[in-house]
Amino acid sequence: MSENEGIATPPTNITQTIERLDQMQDELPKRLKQCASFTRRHLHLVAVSTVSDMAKASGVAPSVYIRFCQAIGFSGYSEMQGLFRVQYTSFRPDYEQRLAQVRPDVAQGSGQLLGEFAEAGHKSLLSLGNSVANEGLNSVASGLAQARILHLLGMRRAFAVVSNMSYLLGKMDVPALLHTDVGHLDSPPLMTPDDALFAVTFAPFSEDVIQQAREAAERGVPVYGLSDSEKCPLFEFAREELIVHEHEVAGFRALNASITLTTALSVLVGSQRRES
Amino acid sequence: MSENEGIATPPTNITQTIERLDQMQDELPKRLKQCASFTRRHLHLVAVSTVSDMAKASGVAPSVYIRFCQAIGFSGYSEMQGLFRVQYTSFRPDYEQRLAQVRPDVAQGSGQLLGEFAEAGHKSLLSLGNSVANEGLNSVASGLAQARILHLLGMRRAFAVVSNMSYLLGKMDVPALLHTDVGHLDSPPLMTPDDALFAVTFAPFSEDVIQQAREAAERGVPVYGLSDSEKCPLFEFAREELIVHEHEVAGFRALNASITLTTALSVLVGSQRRES
DNA sequence: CCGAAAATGGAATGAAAATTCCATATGGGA
DNA sequence: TCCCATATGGAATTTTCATTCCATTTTCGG
Repeated sequence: MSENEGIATPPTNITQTIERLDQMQDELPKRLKQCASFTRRHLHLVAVSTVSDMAKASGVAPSVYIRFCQAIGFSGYSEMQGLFRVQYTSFRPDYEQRLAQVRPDVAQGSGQLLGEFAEAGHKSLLSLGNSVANEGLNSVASGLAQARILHLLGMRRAFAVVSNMSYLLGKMDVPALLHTDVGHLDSPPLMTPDDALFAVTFAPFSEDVIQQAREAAERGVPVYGLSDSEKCPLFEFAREELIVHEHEVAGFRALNASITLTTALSVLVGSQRRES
Repeated sequence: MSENEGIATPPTNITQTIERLDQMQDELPKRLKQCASFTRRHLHLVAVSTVSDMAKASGVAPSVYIRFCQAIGFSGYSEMQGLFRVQYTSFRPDYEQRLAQVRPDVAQGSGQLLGEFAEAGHKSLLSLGNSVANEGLNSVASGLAQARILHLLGMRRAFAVVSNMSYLLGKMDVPALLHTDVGHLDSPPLMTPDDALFAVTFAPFSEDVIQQAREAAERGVPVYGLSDSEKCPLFEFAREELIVHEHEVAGFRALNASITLTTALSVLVGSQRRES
């Protein structure tokens, strides 16, 4: 028995975990600080790695990494890993119970709801780090950077995404055209094979967007896509496609992963163009 | 040479795995087909689940699930899981070395840049939870919910924010009007004191937005604001104002906190209106 | 309806991982 | 400089997991 200086209560969600990580950063001994630092920047690895993996990557011994988990407030690595795995496994009986605690759902308190969306945002950003799609980010960026004019297409929920891109690209002097009104797009001279089209659509997919993109592709315009599902029809004709997954709260999704990905993409396009 | 009914070579990537799954679907015995069917629909679970998890979820015994993995061509579950984990990690032993270098510099590698934005996103969401402004979220929501028509105003970086709100509110049958073109706004009959204006502007503040909002306020229209600074001129005449802080990467800001806050706000407005 | 071949599930085994323990190293204060 | 408290890493232990084995059941051809 002794003074457990550590906090007794384990974090119950990702948000709390990150907070505690940041907050303890300063008061930890050297090796544990290494763990905190690495983990903070590679949260998405926890769900799919073993202690020795994380320890090695942090540059410490496995036992040290476990001590780190305990310093954070968990009973050990397994408990911490469990927290990060829940987001992938919400349907399983064992996990459903935990999930129920984390998510006393629906729009009651406002702070409550905001917290839920923030948590969902964290998760979305985590799976963004995990996504296979990211590997293609560079090649999509160079594809878009070569375009004479970059056409942006997206409706409903996706419209915010492309309008944000439009703003960023404009700020970096990349010639980009945001197609706000479907219909005036298909005037033939507007898009040429020298251009590129970046189309965004989430399930259930917008017929208009698909249609416009398909016609562009048939006309020889390189089409790149962003979606939240592999079943997206854009896949049929797009050069490359990025995929993001947004977690939802009470049936609503924010745009954290999408906006973050496309912001990074826009900056990449901007910097690649500047180099040439 | 010999007659192993199973295919000798294991799939080397996810695509191959899926193909083989689909292709074998018909020629498998009942229980194994169950495994194939469930796994096909929940591929993402493999990386973070144990055999017994997958077996239970598929409705079979663990040993059966392993036999299923072998039928696909893997040596066992571990090998199959390894394939799925690699997709998530891109995990290299020499990680911590790179890490030290990468941290300070900016827009070089693409995955790195995305990681930086994800990191900034986490921070933004954290400060969102901490911010004082959020306490006012409920009262802003009820203010907006009482409006006959909810006018949305935002330009540049803020435009994506209000257009997202416009979509969400529309989806919930809240009468909202997105002002895309400044200038046609100030036709007097368009906004009345029965309405409300939600204006978004980030530093450096858009003159147009401030001006429009001020005129609306002088005409008796309740104005609510969202900004990233307390120095925002909207403060001078807005009923209430929300504040978010977005972390930046290489001079660029994503919209994680803003989008998350306004998404929550929109849902609140929608649910409050439904109650009356 | 019978028998052989295949399929299935539970128990036994072996491997790997998480966690604890302990001897050694390190750093800060007297 | 010495001493004590704390930190650290490797070895030992325990737990969990993957895999194999085998008895039982099911299926299908005759």
